[in-house]
Amino acid sequence: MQLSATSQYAIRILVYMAGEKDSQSINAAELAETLLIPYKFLAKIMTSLVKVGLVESTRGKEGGYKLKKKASDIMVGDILDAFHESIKDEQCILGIGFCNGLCKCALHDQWMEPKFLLQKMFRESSLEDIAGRGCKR
Amino acid sequence: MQLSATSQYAIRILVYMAGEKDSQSINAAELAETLLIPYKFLAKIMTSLVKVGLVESTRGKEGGYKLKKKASDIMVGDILDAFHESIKDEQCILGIGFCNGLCKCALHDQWMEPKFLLQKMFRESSLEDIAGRGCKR
DNA sequence: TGCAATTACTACTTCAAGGTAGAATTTAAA
DNA sequence: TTTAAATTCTACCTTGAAGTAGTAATTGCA
Repeated sequence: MQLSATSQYAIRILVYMAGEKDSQSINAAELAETLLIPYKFLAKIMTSLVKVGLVESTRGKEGGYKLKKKASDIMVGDILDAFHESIKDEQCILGIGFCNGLCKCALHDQWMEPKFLLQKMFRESSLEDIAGRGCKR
Repeated sequence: MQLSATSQYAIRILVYMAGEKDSQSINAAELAETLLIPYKFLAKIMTSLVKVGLVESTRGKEGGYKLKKKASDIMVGDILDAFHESIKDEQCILGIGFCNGLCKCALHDQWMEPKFLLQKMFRESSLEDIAGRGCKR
């Protein structure tokens, strides 16, 4: 019951970028070193974030990455979406395909409330909201 | 953000067993067929459940499995514990080792409430509570 | 006793996630 | 124009979860 390493890394990366001075780009090597994420793996994640439109990149000397939107406009849920890991309404906690009001799994009712709060957390937490908290990791 | 297939199967198996007539043992082949779980994989899971003391087995002809405790005394959390997948208080949603009150991750505060509800759901749902709901899957 | 039915054990295969390596491409600046 | 610094692409390796196969051990019953 946890997020994939990829999603965890992606969130930490974007939170860190949101905490930096605006419109200043940062490169993969620096991110990897600061956040203690394997460089090559981070580079792969960054490419995904660029493709999905959360980050923009410039190649070559003096290149790097920048957020493509305001930190207040990027939600944690958007990041999870990029890796198909956000929680859908129809997600069944016991992995049953056809778990809905009609034919539901044994934990269906109990799962409703925690699921709703998880969705709410992901949907309503923007990078701006959460950057600057904690220890910049 | 979901339970492992192993845990999902284990919960469904025990819920089904709790819904059957008491003190009547059921065998692996029947469970696998009813619950649409690969037989050999189910057998492996059953062995784990026996080892951890949630189920008792008898081998040989007329053998099979029975719950080792009353359905009201087996919590979903106990099952997750068996596969080291229950949610610990110190579990950080961003996977940071040292995420606590002193040095916390960006989502630490937002994660508290959904985490608490998940723990509560697992801790307080007994097999008796949830068996008989839904469609016996 | 012998047989059939059952769980338990050991070892293997498959698949996806996590992670690595190296070369190609792009760009700014000397 | 050359070079160095950066991203991007392709391909691979590693690890753990999911799933399979075969055999050994156990047990009730004819």
